[in-house]
Amino acid sequence: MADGYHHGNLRQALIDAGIRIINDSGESNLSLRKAAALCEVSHAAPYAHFKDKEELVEAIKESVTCQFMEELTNAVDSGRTAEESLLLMGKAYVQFFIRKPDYFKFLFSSQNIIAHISDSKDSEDDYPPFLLLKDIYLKYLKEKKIRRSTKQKEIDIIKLWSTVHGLSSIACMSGVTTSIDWESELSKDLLIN
Amino acid sequence: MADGYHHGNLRQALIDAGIRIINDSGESNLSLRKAAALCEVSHAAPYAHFKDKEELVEAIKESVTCQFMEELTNAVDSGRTAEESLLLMGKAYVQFFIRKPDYFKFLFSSQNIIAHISDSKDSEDDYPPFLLLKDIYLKYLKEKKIRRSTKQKEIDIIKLWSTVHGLSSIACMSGVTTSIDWESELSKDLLIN
DNA sequence: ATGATTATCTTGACGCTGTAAAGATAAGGG
DNA sequence: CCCTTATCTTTACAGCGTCAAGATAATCAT
Repeated sequence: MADGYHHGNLRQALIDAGIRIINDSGESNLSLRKAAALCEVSHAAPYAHFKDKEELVEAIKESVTCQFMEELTNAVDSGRTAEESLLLMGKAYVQFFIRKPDYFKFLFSSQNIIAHISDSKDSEDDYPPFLLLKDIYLKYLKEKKIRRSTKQKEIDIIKLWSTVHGLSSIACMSGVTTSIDWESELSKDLLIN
Repeated sequence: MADGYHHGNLRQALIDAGIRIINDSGESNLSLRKAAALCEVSHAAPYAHFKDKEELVEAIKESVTCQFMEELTNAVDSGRTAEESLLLMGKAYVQFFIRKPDYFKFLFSSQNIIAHISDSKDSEDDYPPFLLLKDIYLKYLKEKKIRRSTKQKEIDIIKLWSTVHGLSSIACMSGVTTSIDWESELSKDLLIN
């Protein structure tokens, strides 16, 4: 297995090339052949590592989702209370996509948000950022000694996530513009009222 | 201009064909050539009406957005109070995309949500469903005699829209699943708490 | 070490795509 | 009735995803 077949590690190189292409010129310009060319490899070489273009795209999404999760967990970890962590995560969520608007369309415009990355225990719905939000929200409830029914908790979480995600959606899609400075406004009332 | 050039009304026929293709086999299967073929016309004929594939796609989005707006305004009009209209519009919004999940990805996965359909007065941000929501929410505030600062109103509207839109997002993207029956739950606390 | 097996990559080909250029046809205006 | 312009066809080209056949290099069994 080692390291240093013909290329070294073409699989990862293709993923990185794909990410570069998307950042440089958008997802519409991503092609197997261009990614292969960036790796200085023939146009059919990717088929040794991905059965499909979709499989490469999925791998890229997984990689981007990892970056995303890293920023989110960093935000959560830097909060001193659960409440603060919740707000910081919300900000980090929106900021990530404000900084990289292309990623929003790229990550959420196809079927599989799911990235079976998490070594999750059961058959939970397993989109990692969603799980993280769930986790920190439950801690928040505990911290504030708030009691809620299971169903009500689920609704609250959905509502939370919808707000943050919908906000990112607005921020990313030019066409719906507002004069609001999200970063400073988010904390006030948007998340927890 | 009349009616009955070579084809009759190829422009609209291409839009309809495009919609059919998307509903039958998803956006990824939409091509100028297939749309042309459905209209029994040569593969380059569309270029008399659209300079681009993108221009056709944009026209299709405009058409779908019209359907969408029709359902939304129907919902709004069937409410006897502004509060009821608000809830009905939220339901209609989510239901539209639950019924046609392909439309969600199609409408919101690219740059231009905007569909300069509305003969709007000024340089308002003009995504029609957003404007409709704004409108009905302001009526709701008036109805309930609630006073809010301009900025607070804007935040409230964004929050409202984010909730409804983010909810649709969850409902459409398989991968994040919940056991909640949205139709019955939406009214309880999700929108107005 | 050797020979077989497997993973990786190249080359060539196929049909589909978007799009441009050149020409045909038909509608409408002077 | 000619001229202009809108509409459509034909032909052509490069880029795409994918497949099949082969080459090459790593790995494994013996």
